[in-house]
Amino acid sequence: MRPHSLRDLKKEATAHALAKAAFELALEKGLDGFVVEDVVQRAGYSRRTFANYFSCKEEAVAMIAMTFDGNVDEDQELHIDLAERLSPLDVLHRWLQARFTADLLGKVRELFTLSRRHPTLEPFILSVLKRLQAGAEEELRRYSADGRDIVYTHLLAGAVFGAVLPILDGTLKVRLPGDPEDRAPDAIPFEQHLETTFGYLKSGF
Amino acid sequence: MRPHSLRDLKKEATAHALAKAAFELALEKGLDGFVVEDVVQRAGYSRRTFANYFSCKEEAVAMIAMTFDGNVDEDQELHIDLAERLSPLDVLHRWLQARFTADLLGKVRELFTLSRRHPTLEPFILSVLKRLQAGAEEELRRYSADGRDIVYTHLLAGAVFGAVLPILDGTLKVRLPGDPEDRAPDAIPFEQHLETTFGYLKSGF
DNA sequence: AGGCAAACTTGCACATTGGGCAACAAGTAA
DNA sequence: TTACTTGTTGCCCAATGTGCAAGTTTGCCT
Repeated sequence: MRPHSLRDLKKEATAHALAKAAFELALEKGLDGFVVEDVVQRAGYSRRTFANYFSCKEEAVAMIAMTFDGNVDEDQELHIDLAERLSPLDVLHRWLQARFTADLLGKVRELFTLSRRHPTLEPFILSVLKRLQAGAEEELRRYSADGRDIVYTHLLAGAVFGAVLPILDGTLKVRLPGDPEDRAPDAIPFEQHLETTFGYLKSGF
Repeated sequence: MRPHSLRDLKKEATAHALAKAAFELALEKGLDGFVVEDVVQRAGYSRRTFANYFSCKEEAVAMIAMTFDGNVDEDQELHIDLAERLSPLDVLHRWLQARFTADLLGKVRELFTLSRRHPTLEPFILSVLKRLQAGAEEELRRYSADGRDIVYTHLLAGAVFGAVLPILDGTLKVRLPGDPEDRAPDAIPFEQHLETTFGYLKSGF
């Protein structure tokens, strides 16, 4: 998607490097166990550059959920056959299936765990989720017949991604020592959770 | 809701006073036209106390959407007749109707406008929305027959509140000078937007 | 009522942070 | 190549976040 000039690639690379370093440090030392200086040293950039990309540690840490692991430049296209004439709902379903790989789910689990101890992280996690939603919407518009009904698409994406957080809660069941045991059933696989959720969305709650 | 001891009331009052001062200053001078010191001077507290309640200006500004105007202590109860046996969906519908008064919508409009110029505000707006969602869920559980199916409630609330943001977009149509004109229809009243949205949620997208 | 315990507020100190500015370097287009 | 745009960095300083300890208010129990 998007321009993807060499310049943009390098920008993505630096952002990814910084986010990765921040995320790793957060896992190793905890959110307040390191400072921005540590991040930029690990990533090989200056403190000033960090500020050009992120407004604070938290934002960088959360951003890890938006970046891909290995080859950064590999386009994560959906590759849906237009002839299938999928409904917008099904497109989003596939989009979520494709994006939320085991790798991403792992990262999200770490993020959620961190977020429990450090509530300041939560707003930025939500913000990242919203960016994912925006990306999905953009892609969805590419598969929809015509550009009309942007409002419907927008609404649909909102409802779907609003459900993603509860789905992740149910999938990951992040728990800290000292948390109360609940009587709810155990963690449910993401795929299965998606199934039932899209069932509700398709035929009504 | 909740304890509401005298202590809690005072805490809410200080939080509200600080948030209000921050919000007003943001409207008057823009998000970066004032500092925390200005906020606490207006509200009559110390800088240290501000830090006890909020982690940054942005958080305080966004928080205004959670507080009520006049009488802070007036409980914003829903007052739903249990005999009505409303579906969870309808309870949330009423909850949104009751909470999103013209006053709140006005505040939200200002917040969205600020957020356009200062993206750092966005994560905290999302965070506030999630708090509202948590409150609604809590209240919903009070009206639901039994405590089971917490997962369903959680999922439902997620989908509903996920749709709230697009609804607000459609309702408020926040625009800055220099924004591109779009060909989408004009702003739609909140009530009406809710109607159609809950229609989708009830009978499927 | 009296008094103890819990917890909110504040000042202080200090490391950390954000961001304007200007110089330099790297990518882009002609 | 040359000119232009844009990312990176250092410098600098106002602003911020937070632990700690003292002072004050609230809650609760006898």
